Amino acid sequence: MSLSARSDPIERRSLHHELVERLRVLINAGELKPGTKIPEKALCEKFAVSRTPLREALKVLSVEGFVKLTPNRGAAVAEFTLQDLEHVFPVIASLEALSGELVCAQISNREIDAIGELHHEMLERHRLRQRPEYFRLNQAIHEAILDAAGNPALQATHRSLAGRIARARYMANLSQPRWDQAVAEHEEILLALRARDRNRLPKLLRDHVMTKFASVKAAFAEQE
Amino acid sequence: MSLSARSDPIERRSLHHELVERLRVLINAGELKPGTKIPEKALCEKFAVSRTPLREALKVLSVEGFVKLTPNRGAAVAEFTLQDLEHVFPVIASLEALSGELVCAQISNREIDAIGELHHEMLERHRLRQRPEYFRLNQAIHEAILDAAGNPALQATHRSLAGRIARARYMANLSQPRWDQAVAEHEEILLALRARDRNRLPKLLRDHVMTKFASVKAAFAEQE
DNA sequence: GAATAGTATGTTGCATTCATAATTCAAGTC
DNA sequence: GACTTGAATTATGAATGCAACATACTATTC
Repeated sequence: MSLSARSDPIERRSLHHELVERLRVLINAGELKPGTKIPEKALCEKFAVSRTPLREALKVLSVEGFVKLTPNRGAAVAEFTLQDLEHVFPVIASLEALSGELVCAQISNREIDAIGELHHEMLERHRLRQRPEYFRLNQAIHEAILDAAGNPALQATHRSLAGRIARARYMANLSQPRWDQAVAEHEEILLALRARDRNRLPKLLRDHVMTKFASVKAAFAEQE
Repeated sequence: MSLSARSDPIERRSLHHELVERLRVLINAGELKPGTKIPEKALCEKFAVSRTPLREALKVLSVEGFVKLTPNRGAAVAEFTLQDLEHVFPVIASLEALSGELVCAQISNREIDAIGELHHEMLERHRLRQRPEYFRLNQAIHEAILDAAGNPALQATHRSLAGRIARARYMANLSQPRWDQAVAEHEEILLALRARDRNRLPKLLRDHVMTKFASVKAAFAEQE
């Protein structure tokens, strides 16, 4: 057995880190609804940990924008308004535009092919009207483009903003025409990507995000 | 005395919040140098607090990218490489471009005048070769534009990224020709702002950031 | 003398405890 | 009966204590 080539290091997980991830999931899944108070004691019992790591996790989630901490009054799941979305989406759109620019400069054929495969599977899901699978693939495509842009700072920033509004994205129960439009946009995106068209791709990605925003906005307004 | 109109609420400061701010300053001022280990005990004594709030502060700073936490091995001031800067600057540039776009759509004459004043004072500082004052005003102008864009998400994202590389910005001990060029760019920016030229301003802001990056890069390379 | 095993020391992660601020609820007042 | 006031309860903020891990050092072996 080779001792010089070290195998994958054992991943160490601290409790607070684990808690951060679990709470993020709970919030995004809607299990913890926006605005609800988070009493520390309750969560401590739920996860069978003491308050110390839980409080550390809440501090982290606060920076990430998932919870809102009020001194001496504890934590609450962060709420977001339509206005918040109107602020966040254009930023995400700008970041995706940048990713489009960078991608054209350096994406490999192999990466394009991989995205192409995701794309075609997504088309199939659209044809079969399988929304959850479609969503998953849609997201995978956008992440793949971000990855191919090769800019970790961009990725991290995008991920952080996208994470915060993930809940809203799920509510967008898009209508058939909007869905069809989104798919059409993806077709164009893939064409521009294959052509490495650095004038067109950024604009397409940007517009695509704003289209998404439109459907989210509609769903959001409907909920009120 | 009016009781209905509440006066400014008393600002509550928790220890961890205070610590986050102080540590950020220490790191940005270079008092805690990149790569140095941060033993909890030492800082606890320095600030006369217990480890609990300090550890919470370190978690926050870790998310913000100022320190790097390694499980069971404690915290160290985050290092950044030239590559990191090459990733972060384009993102900041994109965000500033977006701010330029938004600003053109909604900035008031009053806000433009205020920025104009900052600009003229900055010119004076440039004429007198007063670098620290110039830097301060320069930053104030960019912040004022961000403010006028009226997008808190954009502001927060920009602030976070800018904060992380603040140390690098300070090292940019720009040469006279570069300095002159930066001032010239600011002149153009102000013109486009006054004209609310939404085609030109975003591009100018973006290029300006990238110019800044060039001088930072030069200073960075020199240090090695 | 170099390398390894074993030991001691220091640090970190988490649980617990103590102190303080917020909330609840009951008694009292108009 | 609505409003205020003050005590009791509860939750949060911070300090301390303990166990696990990492590092530094010493001793032992070859």
